[in-house]
Amino acid sequence: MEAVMNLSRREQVIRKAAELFREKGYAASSMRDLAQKLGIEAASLYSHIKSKEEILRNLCFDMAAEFRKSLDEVESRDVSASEKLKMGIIGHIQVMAKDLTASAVFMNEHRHLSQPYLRDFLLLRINYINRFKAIIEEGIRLGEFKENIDTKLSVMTLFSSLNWMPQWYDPEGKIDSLNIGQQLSDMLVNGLKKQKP
Amino acid sequence: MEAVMNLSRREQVIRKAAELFREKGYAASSMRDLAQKLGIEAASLYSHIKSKEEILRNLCFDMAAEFRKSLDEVESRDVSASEKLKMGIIGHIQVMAKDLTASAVFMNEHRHLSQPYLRDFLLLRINYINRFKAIIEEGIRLGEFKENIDTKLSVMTLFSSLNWMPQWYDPEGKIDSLNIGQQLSDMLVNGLKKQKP
DNA sequence: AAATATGCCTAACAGATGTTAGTTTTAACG
DNA sequence: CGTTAAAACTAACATCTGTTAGGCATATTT
Repeated sequence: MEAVMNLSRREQVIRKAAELFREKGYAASSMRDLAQKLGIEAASLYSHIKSKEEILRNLCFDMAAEFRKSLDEVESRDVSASEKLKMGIIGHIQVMAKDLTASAVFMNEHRHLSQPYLRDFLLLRINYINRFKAIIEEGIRLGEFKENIDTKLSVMTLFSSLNWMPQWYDPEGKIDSLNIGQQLSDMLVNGLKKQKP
Repeated sequence: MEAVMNLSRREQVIRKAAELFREKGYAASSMRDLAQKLGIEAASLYSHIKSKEEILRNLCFDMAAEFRKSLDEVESRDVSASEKLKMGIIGHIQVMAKDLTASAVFMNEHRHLSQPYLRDFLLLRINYINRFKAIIEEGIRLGEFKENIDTKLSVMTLFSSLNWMPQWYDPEGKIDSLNIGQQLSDMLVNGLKKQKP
């Protein structure tokens, strides 16, 4: 029974850490801050985690895996480029909405990873972005999108919009995450899409 | 002559600090790091600045003033909403492009300001955002933009796109900042704009 | 030449940082 | 009840943190 219970408490620690990292940033969050949030002493944290950075690694790479999984599923579908893009966007937002706190950490704090983890993380990230870029390029090739758009700019704009959502989105508000995904993709896709003659 | 020379060396310090804050983040940047970048001792920095946070304040509020100035000029023009939005976007990007380093710090590190500066900063920011929101709402009222768009979502998407530019934009690359502004506003505005019947 | 101001130095401070070692309490199971 | 494992504790470490105090050298101004 050790592993199960261990995980449970360990994950409690990691979740609280995510909240803290989100609020104050990784570097400005001390292990004593985290311990206090959990009502224990700083040294006690090390029964559950190996180091401060291990927590960050967990948060970043777990989120990365979720994003990848979501896009895997979208890519397997046999639909138009704009449909794929829309599904990719909605999937991305759904993954974020499932854990806004971890998403914010994933986005803002990953740079505090040390090597070689940082390198690995950035490779995963560029790969993910490139898969979105490929969808846009496919859309251009098939005449679905305007042919004079800068794909790098487009995909970066897309990711900027997506990644800042955790900063302003209020899950208690009147607009739900699926709705956001739909509106956002509509806004972007219709900006990219060729006007029907 | 004191003030002029003082400013010159002082600004040298602030600029190097901006580079450091951008690379490592404010909290992870030590005064000894900064001193080393300048080839002096940490204590020597205090001949030029009062505190670490004073540097951050300078960077954040100077950028805020630049953004405000740019939008002031746009608002005074008597043009359509989409034209105003376009000019606002281009202006914002031009201000960022003038100092990408300070822009990145402005965006990512402002949260490390202490009170009451943080409060002041956030007020400036929300005010700036609301002025953009007002332009979009004007566009809706005058029938220029779709009437069923969520203005909060739109304006947040806009700012996300704008604010992440310093993260990926390469000033040495083939696409210049004015071009980015034009393409970006085209992409967004044509996504917002009502299709002509 | 004297006076002044600028920029940098060394030395030191008080407190915070991540982490370790070893021990004790708490709870579950046979 | 005794055993075992989990989770917490106290004490301490070495290092790093922002910052102050006071002094010295260089260059500019009077």
